Amino acid sequence: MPNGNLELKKAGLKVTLPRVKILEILESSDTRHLSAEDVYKALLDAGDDVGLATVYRVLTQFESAGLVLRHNFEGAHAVFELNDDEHHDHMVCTETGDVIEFFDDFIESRQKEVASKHGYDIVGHSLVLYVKPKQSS
Amino acid sequence: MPNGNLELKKAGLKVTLPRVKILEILESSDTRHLSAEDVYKALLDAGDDVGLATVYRVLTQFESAGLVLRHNFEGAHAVFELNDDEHHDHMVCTETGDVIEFFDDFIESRQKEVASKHGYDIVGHSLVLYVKPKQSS
DNA sequence: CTAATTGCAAAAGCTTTGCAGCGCA
DNA sequence: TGCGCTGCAAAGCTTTTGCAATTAG
Repeated sequence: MPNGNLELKKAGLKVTLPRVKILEILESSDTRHLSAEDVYKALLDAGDDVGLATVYRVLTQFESAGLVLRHNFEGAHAVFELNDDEHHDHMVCTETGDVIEFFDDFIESRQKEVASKHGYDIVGHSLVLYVKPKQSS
Repeated sequence: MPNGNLELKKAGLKVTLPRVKILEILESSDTRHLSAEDVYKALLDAGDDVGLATVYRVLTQFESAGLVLRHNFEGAHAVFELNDDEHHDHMVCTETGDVIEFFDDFIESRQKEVASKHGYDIVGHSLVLYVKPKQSS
């Protein structure tokens, strides 16, 4: 019995075929950040007949359950990634679309300080650096 | 002749009524961050008959011209703010919806370092802290 | 006068929802 | 068996676009 099923049960979700398949795709994809459409296409490619609406529903449920994280990089559609419980931020290459993850303790703590200075506690944050390959010229 | 007109001309945009009105609304609003819909309603309230499509077009042109900045706070619609050429990031209160602007030199330079470490130059960045009032309890 | 701009309505994307039928526990 | 889940199609939202009429310079 695959380990993903445990997480589903723990989240109070029935272990159904669509949910298991979607979890598998998120786990096995070599691209870590996938849109609902990406997942949907991957399902079709794998010969699994799951509706796009279900993909959205399942991803949203996964998000509520803390299994995945949803990001809204610049405007367009949302992307989802498996939540490995290790917080990180993102760098998006504006030329290739590549997504690089990074974590910086200094920035993290500084954020807390800034919020605190204004009388707030941080509930969450979103930091995305839009970058381009360094010009060696 | 209002000063905003200069900026329009400088941007190569004809000084039309919709554009002037929209600029005025952005300048005079006590809420600094407005959605297209907000601007549209403000126009109607002011008795100006401008189409929503025009609001979007104008705001997009303003963005291209560097007159305004567009932000995509959590999911929903985009919000626009006048570009005062002083970069800052945002804190959004999850309870009141308040938007607080802040700037932190250390975070800024640290971002550059992180990008550089990965072989990139920063083109832009988006940092939003989602916060809630500090519990004094 | 001429090209830019606007308004309206329609279209486009992404995402959500209603509902009848299907499937897990 | 029963309630949750799924698929399909339709609806919802924000934003964009086509086009004829209007307007700034």
